[in-house]
Amino acid sequence: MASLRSPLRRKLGQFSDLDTGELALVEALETPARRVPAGQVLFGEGDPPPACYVILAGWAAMYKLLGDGRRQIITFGIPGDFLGVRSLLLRVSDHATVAVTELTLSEFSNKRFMDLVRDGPRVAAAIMWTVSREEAIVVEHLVNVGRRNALERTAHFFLELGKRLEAVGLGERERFACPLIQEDLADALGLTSVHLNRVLRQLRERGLLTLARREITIHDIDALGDLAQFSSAYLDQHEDD
Amino acid sequence: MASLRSPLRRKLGQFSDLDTGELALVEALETPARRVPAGQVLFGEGDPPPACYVILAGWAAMYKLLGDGRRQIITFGIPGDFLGVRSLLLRVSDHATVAVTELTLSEFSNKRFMDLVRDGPRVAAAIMWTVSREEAIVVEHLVNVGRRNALERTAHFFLELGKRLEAVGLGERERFACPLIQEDLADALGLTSVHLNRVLRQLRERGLLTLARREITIHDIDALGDLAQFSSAYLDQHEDD
DNA sequence: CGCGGCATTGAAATTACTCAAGGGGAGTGG
DNA sequence: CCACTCCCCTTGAGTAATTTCAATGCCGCG
Repeated sequence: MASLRSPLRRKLGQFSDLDTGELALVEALETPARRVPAGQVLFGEGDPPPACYVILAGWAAMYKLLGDGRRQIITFGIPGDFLGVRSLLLRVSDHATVAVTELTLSEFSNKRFMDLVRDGPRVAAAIMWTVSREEAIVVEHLVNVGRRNALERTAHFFLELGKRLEAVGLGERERFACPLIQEDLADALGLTSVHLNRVLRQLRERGLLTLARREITIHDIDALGDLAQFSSAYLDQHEDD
Repeated sequence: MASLRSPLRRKLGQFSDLDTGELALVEALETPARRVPAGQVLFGEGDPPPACYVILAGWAAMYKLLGDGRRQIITFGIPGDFLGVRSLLLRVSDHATVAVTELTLSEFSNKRFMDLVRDGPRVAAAIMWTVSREEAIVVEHLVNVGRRNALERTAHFFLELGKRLEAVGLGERERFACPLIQEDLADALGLTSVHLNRVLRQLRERGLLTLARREITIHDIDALGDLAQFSSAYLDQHEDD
């Protein structure tokens, strides 16, 4: 396996082994184009989608608001993830996106993608795969919110996050930095932040997981996986042909 | 606007006005290829996705199961909807699909789509748009389950369903056939069927909506819309260039 | 007529939310 | 270096929403 320093290259490499030339094509996609300060709304719901981006560094949150201010976070974007692909064909974006931390983005234009299909079809396929995987994450998130209770749901969330972060080289499954505040977590998990706080305490008291100083430590990953009925099938997709 | 009898042609026509030649291309996609009896599982979670389909007639449910039998329905497929597109690039399907009623499907192969891109690019674009819209429906569903209470959630669900069915000529927004049993509804809305039953009663007693003999009647669509904070923006996407 | 699948209802238990009041820590300005 | 603030986190007590368990009703169909 060739050098896979960047999150995106790591992630695509998980799908198929890319050769040096192909990795160079990916690297070309990672020209930084835009910096977004923490807290800034990249685009709002109903805005015309400005462009697609790849996250080079930082975390984003995709969300929708109800009229009375309730917020549901659809998914978080971490390095290596794409933003705005779902909205590409829509006239207006169906969701808003905000920078959770400072973001470094690279613009991923339509043309750039078409060139990629021509010059490196295997790379293009890997990218389409990773976008499909991001959709599968949203689907599992819906299952999580609809059918797991607060404890299971929170456990599942962090197990997924750990796997995703590990896959892009930003930590280990059992220990990783997490810049999200409890309100972000609550809005993602469909809970109030007060209740989320109590759930975190319970996870800690059971010796399963600790969130402290913006860092997650999973003490007993097997027990946590059992509790959450976590199966990483939707995250593990390898090209094995 | 040319004749738009079939659900799919109606729906695509909502995105852009297709000419006679283009409509013929769509019609060619609608060659019935497969019938699936009610209750049959088309493909399970983890199965290799067999193919993509368009629903010509009948209703489908896409769902995921937890190990202990809990089920979350991701979305329902109605005539004009596509099945299995999300799974196309994945090695294994991330969800299962079952026929709620008898289904008539048309297979929508990769090759068929590529031919379409060549022969009728506007039709292909319209199809890609409608697939994006189906994703936007899943996203709104997540918001619904995560941030609306049982009453609002149920109201929202039926308002969306009415709009979707009307768009494909299968009823009116305020009155349409709905073959789903209460357990299906509950599994979609993240509720128990017992509680869903009570919610339906409350909607009925408030004079908002009645479900009887597999038919939905909305008595006060404005009040229901207010209750649910329903905004159809994510369903109304027109090409106006 | 009886069976099976679905719908309905009651009562009790549990889960999650609301409201309200501190507590801690990191930065800022005196 | 010490207040002071602003966020964010934590906890308690009471309330509301939802689930669970259990029983019964309804209706179409063989």
